[in-house]
Amino acid sequence: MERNTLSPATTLPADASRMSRPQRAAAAIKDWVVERGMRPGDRLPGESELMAHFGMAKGTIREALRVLEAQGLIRTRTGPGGGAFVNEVTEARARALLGNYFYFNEISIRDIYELRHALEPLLVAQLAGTLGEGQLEQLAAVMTAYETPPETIDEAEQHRMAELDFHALLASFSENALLRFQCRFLFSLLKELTICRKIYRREIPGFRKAGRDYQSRLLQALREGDSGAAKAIMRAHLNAAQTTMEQQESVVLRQFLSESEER
Amino acid sequence: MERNTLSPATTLPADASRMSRPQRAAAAIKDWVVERGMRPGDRLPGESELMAHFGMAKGTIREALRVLEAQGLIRTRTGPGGGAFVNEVTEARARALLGNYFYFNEISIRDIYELRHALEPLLVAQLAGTLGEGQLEQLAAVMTAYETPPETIDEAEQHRMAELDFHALLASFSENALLRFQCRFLFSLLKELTICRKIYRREIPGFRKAGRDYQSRLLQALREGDSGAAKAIMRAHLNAAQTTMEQQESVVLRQFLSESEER
DNA sequence: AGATATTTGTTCGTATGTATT
DNA sequence: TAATACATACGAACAAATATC
Repeated sequence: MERNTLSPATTLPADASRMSRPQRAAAAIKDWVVERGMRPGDRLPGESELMAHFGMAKGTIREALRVLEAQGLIRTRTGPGGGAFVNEVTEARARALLGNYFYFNEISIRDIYELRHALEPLLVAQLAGTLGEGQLEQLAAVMTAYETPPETIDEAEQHRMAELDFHALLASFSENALLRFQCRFLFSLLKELTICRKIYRREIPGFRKAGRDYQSRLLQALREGDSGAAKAIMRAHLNAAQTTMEQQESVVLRQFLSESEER
Repeated sequence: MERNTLSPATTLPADASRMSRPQRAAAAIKDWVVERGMRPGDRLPGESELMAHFGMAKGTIREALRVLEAQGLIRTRTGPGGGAFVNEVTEARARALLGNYFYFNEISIRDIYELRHALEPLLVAQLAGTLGEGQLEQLAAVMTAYETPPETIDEAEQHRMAELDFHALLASFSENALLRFQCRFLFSLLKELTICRKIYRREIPGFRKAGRDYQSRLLQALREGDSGAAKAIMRAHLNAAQTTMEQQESVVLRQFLSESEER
């Protein structure tokens, strides 16, 4: 059974005419690797061989390899037996690269929660009844991180991060790689967006406890294989969280505006 | 109002210790750009200045710039007034980079349609009543590409691509950048996955006409601002399409298996 | 149209670092 | 410890592209 699901050439823009030489070289090496059906861990030819094969100087080849490295497609090691090796793109790197795109595309809390509403109820409905005891325990273990009320702002922030970890862990259990990634990307946004970071450092009475309650009930439904209940609990949880987050968002924005006026 | 929604440093792995020099340089340049709040179009210092500033040789700096170029964050021009310029990451590049991740994570037609079911009904429900006449006309224009039955296999394939373009165009009208991207990424997968490409080159009686009917009714609902109807039509459309695609998938796979046995 | 200045792009030679044997 | 095989880094020179006059 063939494992390469994507066609080779189409993975990059490929407007060959106005690409710089190193970029072309990177594309060429990539295609060369794909054609050969090389798998993660396989070693690419050394720099000198690549120079000979593609008729380009060392510097150009090196720049090409760096391009592939930046995309997460290869890693290189020095020393004997070293060289460039095919590398499986990690989820973390994929998230980071995609994050660059949204650096320029303003997104709001509402945008994120719209997606959460669309994806997470589906996620838990699928997961209900399929999780092993070990997985359920992992989820419970994450929840212990915010068992007790936070005593400092820093601790409160950590709790919020751990709550997101709970959702991210849940998503990682999905069989659907697309669903898994898209959910987990949303959580990385919720962790990194500056507006969110500001919100996490505010007191929100009752929020932590309510979240834990939802998650406990969710675990119960997942254990019992009750898809409908899991979906309903998740929906309610998201509604509550979204309301709080959007309220806090407006508070933070007002704060920011009044601070601006003070100058 | 601040425009940078993501925190600077967190956008790349940043395990500085075991990063290569050019990678560190790339990260440093990136942070330097972010700190300065530089916007797309702004010019970075020339290579020689960067060499001086970061105390690295030309080759190293160039490799760093290539890394940033590969991520779509800069573009470079030669000649006087040339140099490296901050660049807005295009959606196409973001899709391509994310595609690399899924090159190693097998995804099925079912996976994709699960996401479509979650996202596209939401999309059209939001869009209902918000589209201008120009946008509705654009959608209708795409539909003319598969107005008449295809006469060759190539033409049939083109029709399928145009149908996907219809959905992609629809998604591009969403105000939600996340929803927009996630939908359009799914369509790029449907265009590029080898299994899909094989399916598109098969005769599927009635499929084209059924698709057009759905889309016509969808346009009507969108024009009338009937969210419920738009959602329902999209759901029905997706159900039908998914059934067909999965049927064809099993046919293609059986074909592939029997071809393997012949050897 | 053509000369020129500026800036990136490419190459080569050499030296250094690093991990294996 | 030493030899090796390989990537890594540097510096200088040259080539190509492109704006401006």
